[in-house]
Amino acid sequence: MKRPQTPRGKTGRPLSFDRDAALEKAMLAFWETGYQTTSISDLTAAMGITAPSIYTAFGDKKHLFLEAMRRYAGDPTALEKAFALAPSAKAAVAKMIEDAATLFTGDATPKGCLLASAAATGSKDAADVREAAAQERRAIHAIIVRRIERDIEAGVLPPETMPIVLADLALAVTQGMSVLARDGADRDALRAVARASMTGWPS
Amino acid sequence: MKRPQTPRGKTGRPLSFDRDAALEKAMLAFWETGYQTTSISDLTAAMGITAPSIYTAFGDKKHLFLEAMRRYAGDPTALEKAFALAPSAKAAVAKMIEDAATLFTGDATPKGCLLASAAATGSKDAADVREAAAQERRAIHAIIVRRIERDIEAGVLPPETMPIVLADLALAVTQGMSVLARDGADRDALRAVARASMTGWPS
DNA sequence: CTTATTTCATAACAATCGTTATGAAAGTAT
DNA sequence: ATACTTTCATAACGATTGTTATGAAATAAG
Repeated sequence: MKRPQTPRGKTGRPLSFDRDAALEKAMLAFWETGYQTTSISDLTAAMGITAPSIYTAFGDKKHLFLEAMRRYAGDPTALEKAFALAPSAKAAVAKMIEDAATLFTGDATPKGCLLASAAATGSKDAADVREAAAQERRAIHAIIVRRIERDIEAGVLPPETMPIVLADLALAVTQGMSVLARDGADRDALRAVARASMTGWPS
Repeated sequence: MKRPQTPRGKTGRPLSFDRDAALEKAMLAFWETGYQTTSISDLTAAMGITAPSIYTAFGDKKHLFLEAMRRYAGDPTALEKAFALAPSAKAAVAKMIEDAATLFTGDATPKGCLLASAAATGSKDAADVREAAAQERRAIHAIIVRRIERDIEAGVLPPETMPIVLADLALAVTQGMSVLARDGADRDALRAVARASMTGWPS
């Protein structure tokens, strides 16, 4: 009886590298140079392992990127929880955008947002990768919308508040800050943009 | 006596294709799939000419992209003039962002902004292409800043107005709308974002 | 120890990348 | 007409792309 599914660790030669550390290096490489424009050769250099090791550990390049992107985006329930615990929708969104401003200008990481940069364009066969990035954004969008609706129902925000528009604006500012960061804008400049983008909210 | 410089049209076999039309097709292709991820093979298909024709007419791929990008961005003095003639800095920026919302959701063109999408990432040897896109953005930024400063000096805007922050915000919203458009947002959604992004301005 | 299983390093795969020789074809200039 | 210049289509260039065949090496199970 052969086992078609991989036991992955039960038996056989063990992995000679730290899978999690290698994934982080791959994430940084994709973050820096994008999905399609980061070659397997670039990845082997960044991750410190050979090409066959990448394929046995992560599948193909597409799966490696998707896993790296999920690692970048983090646990979606964490953002949901942060929004739930925030004192208001406005405070939650303000913190999200200011955190993005900090993240996009880190010294130890590439500038900008991996979601915004790495899959901005690409050929036909990268369409599902772009769709996956869009899906991450839609998840964030939905969390923002729900939090705003909660504040409207609670009377914290006026009933004429438009949740979808404000969520769109928050997302646009965030992804736009990624472009500014890539162009060389520093952290203070991005934080100022983040604060300025919130002045339109009802208090 | 040999002429090292090309007379380009004085003599020899004439071009068999419309150079301007071919450039527009190239621009649309780069707009859709980006600089590095649009291959010469893609371009020959889109432009309807062979690879050697591309190289004799436009130089290499990099020069073709730069020319296509300049064609997309349009005459920089035109934006300068539009801002000078606008009734106010706020009106000028509002129109610029709403025009972008319209451009990014055209039916006959790819979604989003060529400047934002086509050179978001890329390998080392595409750094000058990214820098050229950044330069276009800096030019727009400078125009916005100068127009705001004019309104401050004229007393139209309060003296505490921060021109650079407002210009950064306008640029961030614009480039961010490109991401929304790529994700499938329609024209009305983008226009709503454009209007919402202006509510923070002093009236 | 033997067998089974998995990863290892090396090397190669076909396909595509951007770019360019090559010589015929199509024009202008003398 | 002859000479000159430039573009044409075809075909190929070396390099790199993502991916995998190969067999040795390393571990666990029997």
